[in-house]
Amino acid sequence: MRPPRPSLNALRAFEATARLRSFSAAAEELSVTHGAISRHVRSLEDTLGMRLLDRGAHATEATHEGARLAEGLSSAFNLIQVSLDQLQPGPLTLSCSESIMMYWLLPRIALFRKKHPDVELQFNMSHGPIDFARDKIGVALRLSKFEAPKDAVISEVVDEWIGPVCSAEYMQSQRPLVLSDVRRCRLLVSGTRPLAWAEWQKASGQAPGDLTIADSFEHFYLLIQAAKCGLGIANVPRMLVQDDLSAGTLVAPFDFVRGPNKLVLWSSALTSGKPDVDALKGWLSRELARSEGVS
Amino acid sequence: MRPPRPSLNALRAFEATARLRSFSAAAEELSVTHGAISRHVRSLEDTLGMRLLDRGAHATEATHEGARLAEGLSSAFNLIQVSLDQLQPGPLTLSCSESIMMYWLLPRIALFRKKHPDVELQFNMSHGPIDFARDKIGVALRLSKFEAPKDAVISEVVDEWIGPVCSAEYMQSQRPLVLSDVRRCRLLVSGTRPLAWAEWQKASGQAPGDLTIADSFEHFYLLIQAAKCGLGIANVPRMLVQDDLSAGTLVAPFDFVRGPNKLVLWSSALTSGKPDVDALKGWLSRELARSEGVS
DNA sequence: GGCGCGCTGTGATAAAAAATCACACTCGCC
DNA sequence: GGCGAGTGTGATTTTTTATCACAGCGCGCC
Repeated sequence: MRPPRPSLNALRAFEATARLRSFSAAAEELSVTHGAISRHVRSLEDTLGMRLLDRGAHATEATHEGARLAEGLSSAFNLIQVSLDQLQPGPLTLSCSESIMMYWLLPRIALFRKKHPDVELQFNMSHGPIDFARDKIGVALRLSKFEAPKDAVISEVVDEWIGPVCSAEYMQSQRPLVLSDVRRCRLLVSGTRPLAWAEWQKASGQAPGDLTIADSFEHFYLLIQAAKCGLGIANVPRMLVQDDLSAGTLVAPFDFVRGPNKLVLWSSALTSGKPDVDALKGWLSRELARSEGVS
Repeated sequence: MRPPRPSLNALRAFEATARLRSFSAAAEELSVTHGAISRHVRSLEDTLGMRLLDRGAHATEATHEGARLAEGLSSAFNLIQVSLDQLQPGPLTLSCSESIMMYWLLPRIALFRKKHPDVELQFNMSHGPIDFARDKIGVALRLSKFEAPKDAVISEVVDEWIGPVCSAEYMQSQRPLVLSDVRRCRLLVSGTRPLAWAEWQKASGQAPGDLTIADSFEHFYLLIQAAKCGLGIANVPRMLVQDDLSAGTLVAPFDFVRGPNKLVLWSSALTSGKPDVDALKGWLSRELARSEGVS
């Protein structure tokens, strides 16, 4: 090996020192004395033949070279830590939006628990971008408009079907039988998707008409609740209301159309192969396909 | 720290063993005896409380957990190695296509050498995707249609301007004065961009007409040479022919239009901050902007 | 200005880790 | 059944690493 191979412990000592800007702090982090750190960094500098740290009496700063090295080392040691962490058996965390959690996942999760009683499953409710390592998330369900983290594995992509739903009573009273009838109705939306009606118009091939929104609710679950109570007609993803449609508490006068969004199942590349992760991924894939895969 | 922190040397020993599927091979790679490796791996397995390797008499294979861990560790140790490598002062390699090298970079590079005489610059001629670490490339010039490696920093993006060029004599003999006149000419293309004429038609707002290609050359440099020799009219990026246009050895009867491609300047995130890399990036950025930034 | 405080450097020494050597074992294969 | 390549392990040596204790240094503060 052309450039001599420095000791890994020396590299770790240097990385901590550069990151914490202090020998003493690094010493504490690594549970050794400052002297040990000092020697490590010195040995590393000797091996590489260059100064890596600018020592001041009250401040220690990395040199240009040191900073570049430290950056790479930080990523590397962090990756090592993450690789080790994911080995430890721990609860498996599934992340999805509140609405999906409430209307799709919770009604189905008992089936998964019955099928895999030994998988310790936790939930994380959020819908934005994700960091598998930081948030200790194993599997996540997201809209495809969010960019996948670089270490994500995509297990499943399904189209999201959307359409108007209302209570059977509201349907009776308003009788929206053709598409243009919705103008007469009280249109409800969720604040998380203010353009739901416009997207639906476009997706179902209607001319973009000016629809007046009667009420906006903070979340889908309030929106759906409102629709169930007969407050108006809501435009929602089908997967959130399938159970209500089966139960008859909601009706879908115009059926559903393929919306502009897709739902994606991500998991961390590092955890793929873990039996519990694979079990959850497989189950979610099947359930998603069953719910949304066919019209 | 909840999960005990295993020794880095043990991790490295395990990584090598899993990768090489052999204690002895790992021992050789790390220049120690197989006994040392054996102890390291054993200690790691004890620390983590799980088996990482399936030992056979004539084959050693990682377990599921071991394979997952080894994968992460390999990336991490590789990153460490790369971080160390890029510290060593070495020649800086710039990668670009043969054509850009020949017609744009070579005529200009003397200016850079004069400005930064101490930068040891090498060239790599290729135009596809890139791996900064593997190919030891510091800076690369690429068409934006290629995906950037994950560790790339994008320093500059410029539009590529394209248009027909021919020799002054050919221009005299054929007089292509309006756009549709090109049909009468011998149209030349490069095999690396067979659709150059169609792209140009689209970019300059013409109706897509059926243009018959008279000759196809393997590379842009043969193509340009052919145009200079009066063999026909070639459709090329402006940056490749600027010097010929200035010298009068080529003329551009219809000027140039913004083509569908962009030219991107990439560099490895790990080397950003190195004085020589920054000098080259800055110089290339300025030259690119000067060549292609304005009409 | 001198003094204390927080931080880093270093020699001597102790402790721990790691490597080696040598031999034992295992298993597939001829 | 024995050979050979690959691995496990006890005893020992070698090397690395950490500690302790003290020295030096620079800045701020009284």
